[in-house]
Amino acid sequence: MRVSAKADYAVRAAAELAAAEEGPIKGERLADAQDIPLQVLEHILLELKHAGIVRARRGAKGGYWLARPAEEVTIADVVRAVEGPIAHVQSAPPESIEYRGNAAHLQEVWIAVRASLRTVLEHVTLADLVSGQLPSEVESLAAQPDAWVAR
Amino acid sequence: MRVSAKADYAVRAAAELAAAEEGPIKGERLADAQDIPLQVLEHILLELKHAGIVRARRGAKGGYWLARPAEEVTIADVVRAVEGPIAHVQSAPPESIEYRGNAAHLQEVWIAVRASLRTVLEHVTLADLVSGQLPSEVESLAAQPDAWVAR
DNA sequence: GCGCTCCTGACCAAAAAGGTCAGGAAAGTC
DNA sequence: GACTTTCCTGACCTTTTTGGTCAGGAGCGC
Repeated sequence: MRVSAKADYAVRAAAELAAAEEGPIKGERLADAQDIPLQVLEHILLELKHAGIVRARRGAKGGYWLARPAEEVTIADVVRAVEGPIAHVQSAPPESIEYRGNAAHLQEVWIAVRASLRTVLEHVTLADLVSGQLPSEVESLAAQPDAWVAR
Repeated sequence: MRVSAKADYAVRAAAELAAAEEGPIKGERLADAQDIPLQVLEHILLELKHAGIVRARRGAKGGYWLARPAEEVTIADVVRAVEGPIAHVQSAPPESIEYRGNAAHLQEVWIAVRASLRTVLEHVTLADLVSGQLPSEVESLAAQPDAWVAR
């Protein structure tokens, strides 16, 4: 249940692209802005490109930009592009697992876990992230003082 | 963002203990009931014991049982015992991370992610799991047909 | 043609995941 | 007290993942 460096990097780079006023942004500038090793970032951007989230052009004046408007790209899109499906259990999607005995209802719990992750990740767009105007459900989750303490 | 085999095993074994009518249950019986490799399960039960979730006795008539009533042990307790903190980002708790530039608000998003996981994992007890009577918030997440389809 | 920037695969070390092996230590039974 | 049962623990193993580096090729613009 952890967020990998790769996913974190990918979202941060996407946020920078979402905020870009004009023209392609060089990988190096993204790496500097977010303190990400350039060569790592290049691999990530390549995956984002293969997933259809960003576009790129080489050469002078080249760089990366979002393939779609920032309002239409969610954090879930970005995370899935680099990490694969969200909330798999033992590398299988929760809807495909059958539990026995007294754990029979565990499937519903993992489904609920995935659904709750989705309510956050699929509802926050890159535009929301850049502006800081998160959707109200997400805002209210983050607003609870409890949410900020470790357990 | 995936659930490891270990966490899945731990919750399933805990569910079996929660359902036990009386006396200590042997590791072997738990392993059989949930189809878990015995030696793997023994390591997991040891961790659960160190976390104060189960107790154990050796010898004939020995076995494992819950240290507290099943109504007072949440799935979050069990998962944390074997996987460590929920929803860490790059191995650090989200409240300790500072983001720069256009990713500044990403911290709030990860906080919200953790909070949403907690609303599920900290509210479902082992007793709920065994009976199938999940808390209403969790039930309604799992009841959405959408929640059952992959993306 | 030349410099710039993306593109790609190979490679690497360290850690985690998932599991097995082997032996020791307590609790009960005869 | 010997013996059996069951938990306890560390060592070990293989495979995959993670996080990162290196080196060279391919397209774009001037």
